[in-house]
Amino acid sequence: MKDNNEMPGHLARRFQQIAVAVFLAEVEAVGFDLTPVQYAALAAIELNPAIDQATLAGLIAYDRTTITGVVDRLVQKGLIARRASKRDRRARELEITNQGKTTLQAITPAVEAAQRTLLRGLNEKEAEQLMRLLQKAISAGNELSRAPLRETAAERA
Amino acid sequence: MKDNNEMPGHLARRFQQIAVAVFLAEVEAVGFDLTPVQYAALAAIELNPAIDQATLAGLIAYDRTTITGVVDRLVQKGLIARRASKRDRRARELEITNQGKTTLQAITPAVEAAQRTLLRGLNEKEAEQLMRLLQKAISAGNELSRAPLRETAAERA
DNA sequence: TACTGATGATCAGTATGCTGATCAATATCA
DNA sequence: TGATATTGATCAGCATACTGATCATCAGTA
Repeated sequence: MKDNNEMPGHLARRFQQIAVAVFLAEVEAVGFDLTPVQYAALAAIELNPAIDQATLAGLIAYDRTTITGVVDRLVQKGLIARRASKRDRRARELEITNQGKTTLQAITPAVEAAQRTLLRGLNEKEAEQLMRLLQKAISAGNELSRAPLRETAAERA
Repeated sequence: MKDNNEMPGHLARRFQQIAVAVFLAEVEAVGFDLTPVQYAALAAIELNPAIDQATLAGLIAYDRTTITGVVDRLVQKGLIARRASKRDRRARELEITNQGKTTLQAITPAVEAAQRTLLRGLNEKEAEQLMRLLQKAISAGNELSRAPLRETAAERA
């Protein structure tokens, strides 16, 4: 069997493992308690007012069943509000609260620091190259996971 | 806020998400039911007979509390055996079973196919480069997660 | 309009992965 | 030796992710 370091799947797992640890450490250091997943959802909701959960899931490539719990916790923390849609009674519209906006602003520097820390072993050029290659591989594999990235209705227009 | 595609943490999550989906699909296609995590543990146990759980965890960078459940499931599937160590009565020694060896051999082609599928968007040179950059970033961040990669006693000698 | 299929949300169940705790056993050092 | 610290394994609790199911609602069509 090959060395683990020759297995892209293993590297993917390790990189993600470190990414989460770094994110949580940086965010906790500025006094907040938000996971990477919760942060991504919160940021997406701010940029897309009244978004429904299914669209949100496609926007950040989450599984639709995972979104339910994530939204639950964001609501519970008072960072977003969930209300029934009038257009479609199946859907729930999500809206960021003032506290959510404040939180987002406050942790943005920590989030950016986390991204730098994650790539601290690479120089500028290497970091740029890694991002490009990851984007390319992810783009080619997008449809292989149950939670592919989807365009918003606005982007399709 | 930056586009998600400019956030290495987001890319890490997506890449890992696709890696797991591809692995499970390829392995299931040849009639087996084994997760990436279970596979890595099983392969490491075969290469390191009588390894204890803590060393195993360090070898493949798993959290020690996660290992307990993974080992449970491998034992339950009959792929490994767990017995008390005589040298250290706290430790459990792990050994692959014949069925475990057979399973490993049988799924190895599928595992290798999964690695290729994961990188199908990249050419040979790009794939090699991505692996190298990931290794470098991971190496620099190794100590930042709770479950860093550790040398085995044999490697330290 | 009635039927059929698709969609939004949720649920139960399972598997990682983590935090922090506990317990037994071992190692270390005053 | 005896006190202390460390280590191996496990546990409870929480948060992602997934599979597959259900339920309500909506959309398209015969």
